[in-house]
Amino acid sequence: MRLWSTLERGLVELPPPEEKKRVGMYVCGPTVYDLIHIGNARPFIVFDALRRYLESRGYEVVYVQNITDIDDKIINRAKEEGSSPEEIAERFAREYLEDLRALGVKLPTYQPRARAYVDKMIELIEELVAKGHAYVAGGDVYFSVRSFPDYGKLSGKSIDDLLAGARVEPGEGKRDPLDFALWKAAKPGEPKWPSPWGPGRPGWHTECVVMSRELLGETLDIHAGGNDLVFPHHENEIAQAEALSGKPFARLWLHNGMLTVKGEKMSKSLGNFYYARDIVKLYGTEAVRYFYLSRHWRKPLDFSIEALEEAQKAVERVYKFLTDVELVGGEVVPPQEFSEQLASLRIKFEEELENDFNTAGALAVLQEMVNLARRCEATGLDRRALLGVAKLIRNLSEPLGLFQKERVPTVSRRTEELIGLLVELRAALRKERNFRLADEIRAKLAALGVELKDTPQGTVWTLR
RNA sequence: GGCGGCGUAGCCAAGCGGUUAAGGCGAGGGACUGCAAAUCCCUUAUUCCCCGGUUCGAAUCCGGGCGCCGCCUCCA
Repeated sequence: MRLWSTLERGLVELPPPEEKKRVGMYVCGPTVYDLIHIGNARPFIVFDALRRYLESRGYEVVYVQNITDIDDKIINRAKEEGSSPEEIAERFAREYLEDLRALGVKLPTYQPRARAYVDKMIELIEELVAKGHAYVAGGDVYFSVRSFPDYGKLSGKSIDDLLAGARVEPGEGKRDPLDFALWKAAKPGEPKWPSPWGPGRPGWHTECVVMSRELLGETLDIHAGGNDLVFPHHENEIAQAEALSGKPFARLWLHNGMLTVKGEKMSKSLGNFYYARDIVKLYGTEAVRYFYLSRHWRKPLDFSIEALEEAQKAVERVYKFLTDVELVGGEVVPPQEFSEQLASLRIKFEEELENDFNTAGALAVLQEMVNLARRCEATGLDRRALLGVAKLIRNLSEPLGLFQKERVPTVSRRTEELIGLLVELRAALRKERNFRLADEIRAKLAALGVELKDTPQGTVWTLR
């Protein structure tokens, strides 16, 4: 499998599972100061799908996603609400897990929280100081970017360019304006931990380094997140991790494109956001997932009501096919020509995902499978011969978190008989050409969520 | 200003040197139907923002424009 890595600015081959079975994957998680918005959800869904695809290919993925529970925004929110930072973090961490469930995301192998790793962070900072990559200024500790010659390699920036851009204010005690805080001395009323430099708290860029090292080792196979994290966050992580280990921090750097609204990045500060849970409630988990996966993960994706509705219809189309086919019992072996066409689509599907995880292309192939089946059915192929297509579609889309719902109507035996009775009654009315009453029955059943379809084989009904 | 990305039909969107330029939504016409619904068939990009170049061959590579976006400050 080939994936586009930010560091190489090109496709990088992932060693096949036969060669390297275990994959350590780290995806930047949320800061728990508020509910996540639908833009935050993009990497969670995309990289969840990637993880599950890798697992389906035979990899053993250790998937780590941090929860940032030490942060200015949490402190501010606590002040606003007259609550404590711990309470805010705890509450929104819980809400976050709720949202992951709603988004159909498989739970990460580990979800480390920064608070649990402060000791380890202090150790790491001490090491950086000892090696001359960091220095103490007052109660703060800064990383010295000049001490790390590769600084800027991920984002393609040079220290001098960054300085030339010069909106960088030299901070108090910083030797170089670009140096970043590893440890911040506590201000009154802020959460604090004891340290060799006095009470304070760790800077944001350190937690991912420490937690990923603890759980996945010095070199990650995959490090992923939104492309707004490339600089400075991931750049600063590389500086810390590689200054210490001398080894590459991650083999592959994956950065998803932003979710936009009318072309502008969705963000809390612009106010152009929707909470993820509200959108899921409105359109359903699978429409949301389909929406994300129908656009290549690195490209920007524009959010709109129309786009969600479209995704919903596309999902519905596949489900309609699945239920149509699965309602008929008994599998029949399809003609060879059909099987061959299906097999070539299957290969195409796999090629799409192998090639930079092109889920958009892969979903199109799924739709093509539906088209192929429908077309053959219309030209006389036994519907029972299509059961294999339904199975294949369900199978292939499992890693994507799509098309796994069983849509077998769950009604009681008695309800089934009652509906059957009405259908019979209506058939009799139609025979007498009493269409007014027949249509009324159909309309009233539809209002109750029972849809009737008159096919050449008779009337069938489905529940909505 | 520096770095990165994007511009393909009415809309969304694949495409990574040779394909009839995927797929979805929408629209129009037809088949089926008592009418619907569903489904199927046909039509909807001779052309990929513009201009040059490389090549037997370019949406795809190179150069130059134009337009949009992201990062350079917390941000998925």
